[in-house]
Amino acid sequence: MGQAFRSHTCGELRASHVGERVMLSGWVHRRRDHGHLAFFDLRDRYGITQVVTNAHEAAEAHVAAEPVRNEWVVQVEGAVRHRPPGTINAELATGEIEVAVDAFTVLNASKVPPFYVNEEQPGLDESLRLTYRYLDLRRPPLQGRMLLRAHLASAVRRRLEAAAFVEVETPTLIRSTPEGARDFVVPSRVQPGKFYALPQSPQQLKQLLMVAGYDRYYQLARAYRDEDLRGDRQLEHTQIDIEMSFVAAEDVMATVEEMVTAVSREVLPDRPIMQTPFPRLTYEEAMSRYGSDKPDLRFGMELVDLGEAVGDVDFRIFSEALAGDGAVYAIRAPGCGNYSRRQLDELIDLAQRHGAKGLIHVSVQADGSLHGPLAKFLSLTQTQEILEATAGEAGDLLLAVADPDRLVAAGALGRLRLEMGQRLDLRDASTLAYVWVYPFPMFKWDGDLGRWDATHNPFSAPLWDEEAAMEADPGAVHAQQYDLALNGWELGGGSIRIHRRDLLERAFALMGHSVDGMRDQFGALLDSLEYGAPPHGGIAIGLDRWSALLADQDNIREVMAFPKTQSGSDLMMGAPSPITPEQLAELSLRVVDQDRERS
RNA sequence: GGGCCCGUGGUGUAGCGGCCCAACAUGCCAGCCUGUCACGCUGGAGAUCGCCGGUUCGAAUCCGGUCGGGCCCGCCA
Repeated sequence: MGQAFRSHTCGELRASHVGERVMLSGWVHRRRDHGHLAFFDLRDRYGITQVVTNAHEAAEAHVAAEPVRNEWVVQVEGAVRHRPPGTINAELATGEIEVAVDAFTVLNASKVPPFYVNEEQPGLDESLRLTYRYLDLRRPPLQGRMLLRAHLASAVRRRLEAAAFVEVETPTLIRSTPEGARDFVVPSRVQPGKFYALPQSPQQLKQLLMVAGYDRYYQLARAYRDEDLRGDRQLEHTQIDIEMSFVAAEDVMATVEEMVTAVSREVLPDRPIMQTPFPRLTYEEAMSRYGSDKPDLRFGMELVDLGEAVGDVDFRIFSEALAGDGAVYAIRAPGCGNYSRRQLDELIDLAQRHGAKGLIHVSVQADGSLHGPLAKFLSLTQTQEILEATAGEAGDLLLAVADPDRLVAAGALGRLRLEMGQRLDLRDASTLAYVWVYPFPMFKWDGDLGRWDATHNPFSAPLWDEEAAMEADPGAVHAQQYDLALNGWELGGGSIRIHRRDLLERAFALMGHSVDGMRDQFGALLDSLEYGAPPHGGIAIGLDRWSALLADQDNIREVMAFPKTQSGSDLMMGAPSPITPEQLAELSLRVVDQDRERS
C-alpha cells in the first residue's frame, strides 16, 4: 500500500497485526457515538475496519472525530489491538481487531448523500442512482460486481493469451454500412457532408486481420448500436471478439468452450456448470423443444408436438394450424390445474404479446378427463393421446399454442415455458447452463422486403455439403453459425465465414444485393478474398451479459460503470446534449425542427 | 412507433374524493451516553404530494396532457 495515506487497507488487518502501529484511510461507513467513546467503521474497496476514539486515551483525536459523519473521507493512525472479550464481530473479516486511534485527520467532508451508501436499497429510484453514479459505484454491492467483471475480463485475456491469441485494436471511426442495426454516426469536419460510423462490431476488420495472417485474433471491443434499449442491451457494449484462421466450426466452438469453462471456474468456482462438453442443439431442435434459439436448459418442461394427437380433432384452430406447415405445441405445468381465471388470463396475454393468436388451456382432472374450453371437442381416445404425449397427470395444467407458422407457435409457448419455470421456481439460481445452438438456417424469408435475408451474419458460410443447394432451396440451407446461450440469454454468436469471393457473391445475390452495391459497402473485404484469404471464422461474446449472468443480475446496467437509461440518457453527464451553433457550423450541420417537420 | 407500471419530507413506503397545511420507518440536526457494530435514549427541523391544465363546493386522491424512470412489443443482420 501507499505510504503517505495508509499502511494497510481497511480489509487487511487481523489478530496477527495486534500491537502494530498502522495508518488507514477510507470512507466513514457508519459512526456509533457513545459520548466519550466513539466507533467508526472505516470502509474502502477491500473491506471495513472498526476504529475507536476515546476521550480519555486520546482526547485530541476524539475531538477531531466529533463532527465526522457518514461518507467523510478520513485518515486515522493508531495501534491495532484485540477487541475486548465478547465484542468480536464474526461478520467482519477484520472483526477480531480494532484500531485505537491517536491521530484522526479529516481528508474531506461529505454532504449528506442522496441515498444510503452504506446499505442496500432495493426500491431505490433508478434515476437517482444514475445521476449520482459515483456514489452508487461506491456501494459495496456494485463494487463487488465491478470487481467481478474486471476479474472476468482479466481471466479471459489470460486464457486467450495463453492460447496464442494476439490482441489487435481496431478503429472506432469506420465506414457506415446500412445493413443490420442503425449506425451511430460521426460527422467529418474536414470532409463536409461525410460521416464516420461507430462499429456495430469489428466484423469486417477482424476478417481482414485473418487475411493479413494474424491467425488468432482477439480484442475486448466496444460495439455501438443505435437501437432501443433493453435490460440486456445498451447503446454501447463490450464484446470479447475472437477470430481464427484454418478452423472449422468445431474448432472455434472447442476453443471458446475451453476458455469459457476455465474462466467460469476461475471466477466463480462455486457455481456449477450444468454440463460439459456443453450440450448442442440445432436451431430446429432448440425451437421445437424449448421454443427459443437461446434456451434456458436449467429446467425441462419441454415443448410437446401435439400434431399427431390432435390431427383429427374437429377444432378449427387446430385444423387451420395443421393445414400447412404449422404446428400445435403444448407444455405441461405440473400442479397448476387450479389456476384461476385471472392467472389464466395473464398467461393468455403473455402468449398474445409474443405473437400467439391465443392460448389453449386445459386442466387434468382426477378422473383423467380434461377440463377447459377445448374439452368438448375431444374424444376419449384423443384425450388419452394428449395425456400420453404430454405425460399429463391429475392436477396439471396443459398449455397449447397452435399457429400456421410453427416458429410462432413454438416461440410463444417458449415464452410461456420461461414464465412457468419462473412461477414454479424450477430454475436453479446457481447453475450455469451453457449450450451451443448450431447450425442455423442460413436465410430467412423477409416478407416485407420480399427477399431472402441472412439470419445472422451475411458473411456466414453455408454448411459445405449444402452449398450446392443454395440457389435451389435457400430456406433449407444451413449456415455454419453457432450461438452460445447461457441460462436463457444469448451470450454470443459467430460463424465460419465465406472466404471465397464467388460464394460470397452468390450469397449476396440471393439476398438481393447487386455486385456494385456490395463493392461499394464491402469493397475491401471482397477484394481481400482474392488475395489469399484463409478459411476462417470466429465469435463475439457479450462481456456485459456474461458479467451480469455471473453476478446474478437481470440488467446489464448492474455490471457497467456508467450505463445509460432506457431512453439513452446519461443522467450523470447529461448526454446527449445540444452542441453550440459554432460546433454545428464547423461540421456543416443544421438541426431540423422536429415538430415543424412533422406538421 | 406502440403497450403497461411508477413518481408523496434526503431515502423507502402509507394514504387513493372531505377525518390530510399529509402518516410510518430511516436519514438529518441538537442534547445525553465508556464497548458498540442497523448502538441506545430524549427533543427538533424537514414534503403546498414531478410539472401544467381540467372535473368538483372540495383533488396527493378522478380525468387529460407533459416530463422523468422502469418493464415489454416492434427494433436489435
